[in-house]
Amino acid sequence: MQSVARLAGVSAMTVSRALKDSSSVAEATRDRILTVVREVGYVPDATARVFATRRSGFVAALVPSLDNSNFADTVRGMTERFDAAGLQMLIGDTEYSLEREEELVAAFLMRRPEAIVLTGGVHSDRTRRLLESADAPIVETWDLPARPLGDVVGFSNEAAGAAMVRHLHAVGRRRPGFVGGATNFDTRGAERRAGFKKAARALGLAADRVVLVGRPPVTMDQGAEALDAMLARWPVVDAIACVSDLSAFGVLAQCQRRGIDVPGRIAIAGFGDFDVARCCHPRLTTIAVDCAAIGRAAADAALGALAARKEGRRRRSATVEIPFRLVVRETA
Amino acid sequence: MQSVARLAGVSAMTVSRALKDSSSVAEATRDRILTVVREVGYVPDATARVFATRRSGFVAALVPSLDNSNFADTVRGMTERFDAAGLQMLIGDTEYSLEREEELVAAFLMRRPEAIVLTGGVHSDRTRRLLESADAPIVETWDLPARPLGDVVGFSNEAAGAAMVRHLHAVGRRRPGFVGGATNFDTRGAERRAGFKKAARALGLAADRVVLVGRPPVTMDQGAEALDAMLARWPVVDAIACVSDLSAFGVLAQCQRRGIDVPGRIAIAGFGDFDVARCCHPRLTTIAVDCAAIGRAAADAALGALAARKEGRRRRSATVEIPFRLVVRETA
DNA sequence: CTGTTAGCGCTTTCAT
DNA sequence: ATGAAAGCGCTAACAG
Repeated sequence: MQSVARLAGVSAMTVSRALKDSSSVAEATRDRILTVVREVGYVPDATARVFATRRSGFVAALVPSLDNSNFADTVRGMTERFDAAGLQMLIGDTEYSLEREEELVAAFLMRRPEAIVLTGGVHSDRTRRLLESADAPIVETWDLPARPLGDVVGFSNEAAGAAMVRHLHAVGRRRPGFVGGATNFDTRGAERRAGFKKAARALGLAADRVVLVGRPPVTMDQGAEALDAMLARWPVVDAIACVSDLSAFGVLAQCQRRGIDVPGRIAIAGFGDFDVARCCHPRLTTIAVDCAAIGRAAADAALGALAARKEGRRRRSATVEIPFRLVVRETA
Repeated sequence: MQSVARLAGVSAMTVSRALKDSSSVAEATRDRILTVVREVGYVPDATARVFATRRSGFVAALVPSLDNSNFADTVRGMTERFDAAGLQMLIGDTEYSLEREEELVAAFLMRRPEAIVLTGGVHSDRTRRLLESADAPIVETWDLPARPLGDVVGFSNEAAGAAMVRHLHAVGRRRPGFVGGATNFDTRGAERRAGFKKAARALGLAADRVVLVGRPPVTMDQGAEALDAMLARWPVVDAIACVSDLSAFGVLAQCQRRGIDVPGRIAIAGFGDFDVARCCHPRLTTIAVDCAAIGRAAADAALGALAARKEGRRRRSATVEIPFRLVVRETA
């Protein structure tokens, strides 16, 4: 910046102002400066700006997986809003692991993010401590945590799980099973399973037909294997609710391979309204959530907290519930 | 850091050393310092460190889409290596757009990344200029660019497209079509299409049966629509090569809906070896690439360039070719 | 093994 | 409308 200033025959301060905004730099001066900037290919150093302004321009966002269109959509929704606010996102992939989440939080905190968006409401103790002392607005998404750390944008995964069984029951199924991943990782999936069991019991149905295939994310192939395991153990099963559309599709494909009629013999319900659910034949019944809306609302909450802070306003953190909806298609 | 130093009864420099490495701090002193650090919950400020060391600790990585398991795997491969090297990734999603790539490059450059990994070898002029003056090692992936900006880790998408037709020809198909996205966005997809046409002509087959469905990423649903368009215009088509497994799956599902036998009446080949290709019924013939290996090799190239630079060694940029392979399954 | 000094590139603040 | 001085939190380089 000094050298740009020298070439333009002004002080560094004037260059800084010319670059930053329109205010208070003579037009001729500004033009001269911008010409020099272009000529020498000067790119301002964001680090120095961070340092001087004590504002990092970063927002940290953690998702369980990037390779999942649900979370990818949420990230896209956030990007839309944070981009417009001039904030850059630091995106981290926790791989459905609380330990990895802790590592990432610790690493990101050093970059002094202005806000932090997390997926889920369950975190390690150290993560909670780090976050609490971080002095940045926090938003938890995709869940309705018992002890929120700040704002919340999500929905009840338990209710979603319950909605699945109730629908299967409504279309006449009396022996539903559930396919999901190992507990202690995907807590949202575990809550959907809990919702399934609770609602099944409430309807007077057996709630023990559960196949757990290992640690999340549960793949399509694992869904296929789960069907075999399910039928080997409980041949009477007449409906299968799955932790996601991916495993649901695996169940469907395996039924087709085995010549099992869907939904005649077995009904299938998934979660997430993934592309594959909309496109496969027969099309999957599923639960749809507006994932991008979760991202946008999470960003808006963070931005709101930041704005309140800047104006010295007090602001209570809030919970925004994003409704899910059952999409009845051809498999159940 | 000053306050930690005060509480531990040492100077800031000693705290810095204790935090950074084992070297040259008395064990008792270090223990005392680390205790204080833990007690007050001190988190070092990475920005100040960047500023003082003139090393950002960032690596920029740009991919066309995060919600695509091929690129997600490449990102995972990179993360593995960069993490181990203590570098944090700034991940950007170009949405298959060269303009968006340019914006992201400009924004990331302000953070002074130590290396930059791009997808593809086609960039806007300004992007090329920005990159060339950036003074950071550059790696281009997923392609074999005509004018590389630095190291390259990829494969020939044209050859992959050609391999698809040749296989369809080998299994007796003489009237193949191609389904892809609009040109000028996904240049890799466009190259696969070019390879398809060239190889078709070389085999004496018609090369004009191409359905373009719009801008990438091409979805499963668009694949389904493309089948209808293809058969409406060229009812004789007996095989369809697709720009990716997602569109290929859409074609397959639509065939099933229309009662068209696959592969009896129509053979299908995809690209990418996505989960859905492995799991669907019948399983998709496709082209597999070790995407995580691309990511690891790209990171290794960047790290190699960085190491050479540090030691003042000269180093010629290199091209690493990651082989693709045809995976013959049930649809072709 | 530990401390001191200087300075990274920019912006804030105050002065002109 | 522009400039000068100070300083953001840390570490390189040197001294002891």
